[in-house]
Formats: sequence, C-alpha cells, structure tokens
Amino acid sequence: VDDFAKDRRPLRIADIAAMAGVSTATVSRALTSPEKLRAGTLARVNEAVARTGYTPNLAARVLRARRTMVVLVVVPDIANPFFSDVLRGIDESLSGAGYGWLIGNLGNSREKAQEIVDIVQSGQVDGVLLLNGSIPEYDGRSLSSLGVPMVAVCEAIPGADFPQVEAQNLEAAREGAVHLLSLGHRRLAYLAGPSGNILEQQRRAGFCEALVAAGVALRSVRFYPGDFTFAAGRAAATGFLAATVRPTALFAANDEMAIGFLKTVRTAGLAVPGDISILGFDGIAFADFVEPTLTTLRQPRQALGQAGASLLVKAMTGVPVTAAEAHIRLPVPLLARASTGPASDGGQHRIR
Amino acid sequence: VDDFAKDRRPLRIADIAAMAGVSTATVSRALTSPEKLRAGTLARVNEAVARTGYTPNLAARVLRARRTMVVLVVVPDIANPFFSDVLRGIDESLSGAGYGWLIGNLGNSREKAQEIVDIVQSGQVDGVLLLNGSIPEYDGRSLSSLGVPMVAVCEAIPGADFPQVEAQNLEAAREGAVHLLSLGHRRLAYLAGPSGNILEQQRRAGFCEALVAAGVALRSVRFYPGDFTFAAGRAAATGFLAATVRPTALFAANDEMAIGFLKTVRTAGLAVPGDISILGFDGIAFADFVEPTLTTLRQPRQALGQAGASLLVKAMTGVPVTAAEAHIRLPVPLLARASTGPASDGGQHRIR
DNA sequence: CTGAAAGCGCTTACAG
DNA sequence: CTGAAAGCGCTTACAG
Repeated sequence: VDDFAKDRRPLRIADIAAMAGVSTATVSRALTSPEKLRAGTLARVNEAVARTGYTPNLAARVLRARRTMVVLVVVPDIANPFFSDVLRGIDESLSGAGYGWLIGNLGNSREKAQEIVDIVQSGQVDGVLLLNGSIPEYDGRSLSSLGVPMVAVCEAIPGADFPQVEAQNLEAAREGAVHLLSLGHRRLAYLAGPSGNILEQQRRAGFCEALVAAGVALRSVRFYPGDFTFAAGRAAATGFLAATVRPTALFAANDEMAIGFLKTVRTAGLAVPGDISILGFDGIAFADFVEPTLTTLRQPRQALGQAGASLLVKAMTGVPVTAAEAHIRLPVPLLARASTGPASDGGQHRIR
Repeated sequence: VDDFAKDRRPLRIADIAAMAGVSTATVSRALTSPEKLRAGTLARVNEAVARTGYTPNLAARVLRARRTMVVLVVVPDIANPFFSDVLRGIDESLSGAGYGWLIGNLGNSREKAQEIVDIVQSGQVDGVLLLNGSIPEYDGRSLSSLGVPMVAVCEAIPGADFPQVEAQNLEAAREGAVHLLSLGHRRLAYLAGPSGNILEQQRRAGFCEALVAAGVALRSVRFYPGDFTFAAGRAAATGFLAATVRPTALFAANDEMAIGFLKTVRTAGLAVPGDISILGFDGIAFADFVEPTLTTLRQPRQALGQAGASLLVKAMTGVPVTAAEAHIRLPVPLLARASTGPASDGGQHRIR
C-alpha cells in the first residue's frame, strides 16, 4: 500500500502531473492517447499512475469530453430469453470499441419511458440501441429529437431516419411456408403475433405470399389470433382440437406459441407431426428440448446485436454509414427438425 | 413537442434561467432545494422546466456537488437467490433516500475486484454496501483506504471500522440445536460451511454451545465438511448412509446443503424425520417446497438489507451513527416444520 | 429569498 | 512532442 493511497482525498490529475514532472495535459494524453507521447514521457507518467493507482474522475472526464462512452440498450422485456443472445452480440461489439452499456427495460410502463428519455436527455449516454420496435417518448418529448445517435435492432421501425438491422422475416416466413407446402400440406393454419407488431406483419406477409404462389387459397387458411405468448399457443390449440376439420400443419409466428400449441395437442393425444406438423419462428434454445424437437426459423440473434452495435459505434464516432449499411437484413435459416413431416392424407381427406 | 426540444443542442441551466428571468443559482435551487425559494419564483422556474423538459447534465452536477447519489452493492454471487430479498430491502431504503445503486458482482474473479476498486476510486459512488464478508482489494489498493463510507451486511467483517448489520447466527444456531435436543436427539451430525467463512464459524459455535450446555459430548457429533452447496449436501448424505451407526438428527449450516442431504437420503428410502431429522439455516423460499417441508432458521433477509442501507445513508450524509447502530444483530426465528421430529430411539439404541 | 462568482477535475484546440 | 489556458454545466458558500 502506497502512502498516496492512504490519503483520504482522491488523487487528481494535477497530483500525477507533479509526480511525473509534466503538465496535466500530458497526463491526460498518457491516459487517453498514449501514442501522442514520447516513450520516456509516457513511461514516467505510467509509473506515477501505477504507483498511486490513480483513476480519473469520471464525471469530470464526461463533462469536459462531452462523451460518456456509454450506450443505452432499450429492450421491451428483459425477462424474454430471446434478448440474451442479442445482448451478447451487442456487448461484443461495444466493449471491443471501448463502450459500456446499460439496459433500459421498457416493460410496458410509462415511467420507464420517462426514465429512458431522461437518461438520454441528461447526457448520460452517447447512443441508443432500440430493440423494442418504437421510439420511446414521454410527455411529447421523443428520443428522436434529442440528437443522439440511434440504431434499431431486431424490430424495424418503419419511417425512421436512422440505421436499422433486422432479420429477413418475410423471406424466412415464405421459406417456412414452402417447407410445409413441399411436405404436401394444403390445409394450413397460421398462429399470429400481436396485430400491430412489425414482426407479425412481416411473417404473415411471407407466409401468405408463399401460399398464393402455390395456388393455395388464403380463405382456406385457419388464422388463430395470438400475442407471442405460450398461453396464446395453448388457446389456439384448444380451438384447433375442437374443429371438425383440422388443418394438417401449423405455422406459428414465434416459437413460444408453437411450443404452447405443441404441448397442448400432444397432451390431447395427437401425434406431432403425424396428426399435425408444427413450425415455429425464432430458434429459441427451448425449441431444441421439446418433444419432438421443433422445426423453426432461426433468427441470427447474436449477429443482429453485433451488427446493430457496430453501426451505432460508427454513427457515434462520425464514420459515414453507407446506404447499404443503413438497412441491414440478415438471413434466417430454416431448421427442419422433428415437428414437421409429410401430410398423411395429402391434405385431401377429412378428419372426423 | 416544444420548439426547444427540437433543438439539437441540449438545454443548459442558463437557458432555463433566461426563460424564467432568474439566475442559474435560482434554477439550481428550484431543482434541488425548492423550499428555499419563494413560491412565485419557484413556479416560474418549474414552468420553464416543464415546458422544455429540461434535465440537468448529470456529469456536471456530480462533478460540482461531489456527490453521485449512487451506492455500490458488492455481492459475492448475484445468481444466489438468497440475495434477491436482501437487495429488495436495500432498494427500499436507498430509493427512499433518493439514492440509486449498482451491483458489483464479485463472482470470485480478480478482474471484478479491480473493477470495483476502480469504480469507487474514480468517484462514481458515494458509498459501498459489502455483502461478501470481506473488503475488496486489488493490487494493494483496498476500498478501506479510499475514504468512502461502507457498511457490511449479512456477513460480518471482524475488525472492520465501519458499521455492520448481521443476523444472530450464533444465537439462532444454538436455538436450532436446542430444538433437536428437545426432540430427544442425542446422536447428532453437523454439516459445515466453508471453514474460513464467518457464517460457518458463528453457526458452528452456536451449535456446539448448545450441545455442551446439554451435556452432549462434542466428540459424539459427526461433522461433515461442506461448502454451502447442494452437492455438499448430497456428498454428506452418501457418507451418512454408509455409516453403521447413523446420527438421528442433522444440523446443516445452510438450507441448500440441508435440501441436498434430504433429497439424497429420501431417495435412498429413509424417512424424514422418521429415520433422520434435518434442520437447515437461511429460510430460502425453496425450503417451503421440499417434501417434507424443511425446519430452518429464517434469516431476516429484507430487514438486513434495509437496516444496512439505512446505516449507509446516515454515514453518507454525515449523520452520527450511535454505538448501538454500529453493530446491528437481527434475530433469526426458528421455523419448526415437518423435517424434524422426535428421536424414535431416543438416541439410545444403535441402528444396524 | 436571490444573484454574482468561484470552482469541481478533467480535455483539447492552440501555440510553440 | 509538450504546455498554458480556456471551458464543459453545474452547485454553493458568500453577500446582500
């Protein structure tokens, strides 16, 4: 333990400057841009810093440099495990660029939106990553008017004037529907997400496009309402089980609903995929562990986060963002697993 | 949306002052100590603040006021559910006093200790709550030399010169042992925590005191080593099952080990408490859900956190802490539930 | 009750 | 490559 560390008052940059026999400007440079210093000078400063354990006062640094090196990540619901991988990708990109980050968990509350607007407005962050599909606002004050760089990730925000990184939801949904069609299914069902949600809209559009292209009439499709929850899957399954003529394949707008549906119909004694093929969307970890394993479209979660954070770093550091980068759309591979199989009746016969 | 909000450059206190026709000092007072202002003046400032949505620059405020209004809570392992209730109590006290808090999760890593020391040293927090039983240090620099107020909670730190809030571990353990003795048990076992741990030391001391007072020789006690984990409970149970003469009651130094032990002996076909009474320590939620429900000593988790945070607030605001407050020891009630019962053989007969 | 002014601890053009 | 000096946006004794 050094004498200086015993001092009750924290060290200031001037103390280090005096010890090293240089100006405070030089100490500052040693800490933030060492390449600007002669090796000998740098060494003397570093020695003094190491000896004392000096750490710069963060508030002073932030105030003067007008940069916090912190990013706000706005998520709709941190409890949703879908985001953990996205956050991993974000952390990778950001910490690689020297940025820290903090979570703004929206959780549908008005207070949280205010908190988020206040954090940005009080200058606590250099940029914002929006994973929630909308621009937080409170009392007429919107994040978009605050002049802080933003990037939307996962859920696109139509009309936004900042970069966006999303999955190819439409194309993937189309491919999922084609998968079901190619297995011979013609009596199809679609289990929907919340009607206003962009992901739901994109996925439904892709699903419908594929059917139309295959000559399957959309009015033959059974559409179940849903909201991306397990419970919605169960509810849809109840309706499904009660039907006199059942579809032979279900396209669920996400995995959680697909699994709720799957468990319910299996409990009722139906075989999957024998009686009903089920396809989900997202590729959550749990989809691997259900019985049978769920056929799904795997979102590139980590890549989404990584790409979004990289774009934000560019925006924050003033690097020009090309038009191609301004709207990145990552592919979503189909994972054909055990929950989908050939239509046993070719979709032609009726179940009683 | 107001014109001002459209401005790219964030508002400064001088802007509000100009709008309200007052000095920046008055705006500052309106925001931090409104009771010092005449009602009319205050109203004019508030109106300007509300109209613009002005939020003070946090870095400037922290730098000038030399207070961050943030507390660092150091936990050994955030994944341990034991801490969630403690944190709830902490949050209650701190947010009531206007403080925010951030978690420093130690997780046994050297890097984390450095991070924690750096956070404190760079002036990011006004105080520290230590739930980990030791003073974090790194490279010879210790939190105790930094002059920031600290309070130890849950795990006492012997010899520390700051306030401590702990449970009455010794007294509670004594009461737990008396409970077993009063049920007629004389052949006892003790499942220990990590040997250096203060909680283990206190609980073992209380257990031993009770036996000695009852005239039970300590050498008749079977001591199983442990480390507070479920696995340690299972391991102890394996040793227990292999013994030719089995104890009739087990005192586990925490619930997690008690439950590991309980599940293992039940799987082996023994009856609890018929063949072996089991008593735990902590009162974790899971202890309610095992079969049979676990007799345990319930730590006042939320109260521990609340008391610790209140003491820290006093220390941070310069309120004198009385001698009685400097070392608070909260009672730990015994919850006699289904896992303990009368010694079937009175502890006198031998099992073959 | 209110204002003028100093200053918190840094960073960064601007010179040299 | 290095230093002197200005200034980031607040708060707070100090006066009045």
